[in-house]
Amino acid sequence: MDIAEVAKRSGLPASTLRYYDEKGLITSVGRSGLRRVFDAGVLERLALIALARASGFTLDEIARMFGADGRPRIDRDLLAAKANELDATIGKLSAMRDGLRHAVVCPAPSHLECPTFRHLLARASRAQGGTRRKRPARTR
Amino acid sequence: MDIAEVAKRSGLPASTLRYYDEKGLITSVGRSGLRRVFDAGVLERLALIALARASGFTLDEIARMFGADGRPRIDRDLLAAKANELDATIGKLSAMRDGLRHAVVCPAPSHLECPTFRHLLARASRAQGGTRRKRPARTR
DNA sequence: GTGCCACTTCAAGTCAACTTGAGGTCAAGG
DNA sequence: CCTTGACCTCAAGTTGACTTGAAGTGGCAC
Repeated sequence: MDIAEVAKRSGLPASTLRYYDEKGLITSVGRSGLRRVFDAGVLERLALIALARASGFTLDEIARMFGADGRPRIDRDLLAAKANELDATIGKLSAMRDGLRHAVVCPAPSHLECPTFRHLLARASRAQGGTRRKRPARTR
Repeated sequence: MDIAEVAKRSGLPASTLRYYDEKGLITSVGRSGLRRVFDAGVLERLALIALARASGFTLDEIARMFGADGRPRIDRDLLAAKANELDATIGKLSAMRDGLRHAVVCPAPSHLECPTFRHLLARASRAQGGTRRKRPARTR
């Protein structure tokens, strides 16, 4: 497969694939002239990368997850920590969602005057701990 | 209150408050010499901003939510849309979390060989739609 | 064999949300 | 009254994840 094929199949632009290659996130099996040649495994790898990204890992963290052998070498403690982080984030976002849903139907002229909304605001402010710099995938 | 007081009470650095002021997200009630003077309402406003940010709104979107009168003018359709977006994100993150939790206990040498993990990968890849550029608050 | 154009590299640009630094002002405590 | 230092402005820098553009190369259809 050339880069265009991988781009088409993965949905990622070629520029991103080159960038990932440069970062060591993916590897081409060789070159045909200048051109990168990939094997099908790269698609699974890209899926794994997408998954990790969506879970809030940075590209650097993901790169570190692939050992020198190229196979995923997964740090269980790190994963568990990320899972807990995700749990916290999920809880927070759920509160947000409920708050938004309430705001949609709330008749108060300003939401600042609505007790439910003020309660949410307080709850959200209290839920400070746990989440740190999560950057969720931009699906495009 | 001067900016240092607001900073202390809100937990945001003064530079951020100046930046928000510049962006029109908050307003000072006046100046004492060069110095901004804020009233207590700014704290509630900041809480609202934090909430909106954590829900995935950009600062520009948030700015647009405050009408010319300075009170929140909330677009219910937009809120409902954001709530749905949050729902999708929550679903995705839940899948991620489950996957991570599984990976922690999974005995397979490489997760790519684990059926459960591969299933998750497939599920995550399928769940493409819905989330777009969400940037969740950096709590600090 | 030869020309086209998809591929290549490398440097620089973009975006959001800030932070940092230089150089300046002025309210308040002594 | 005078110093101090927190505050000010404005420009430029930072970070992460890319994208874009210029200039070059070479695989493949003809």
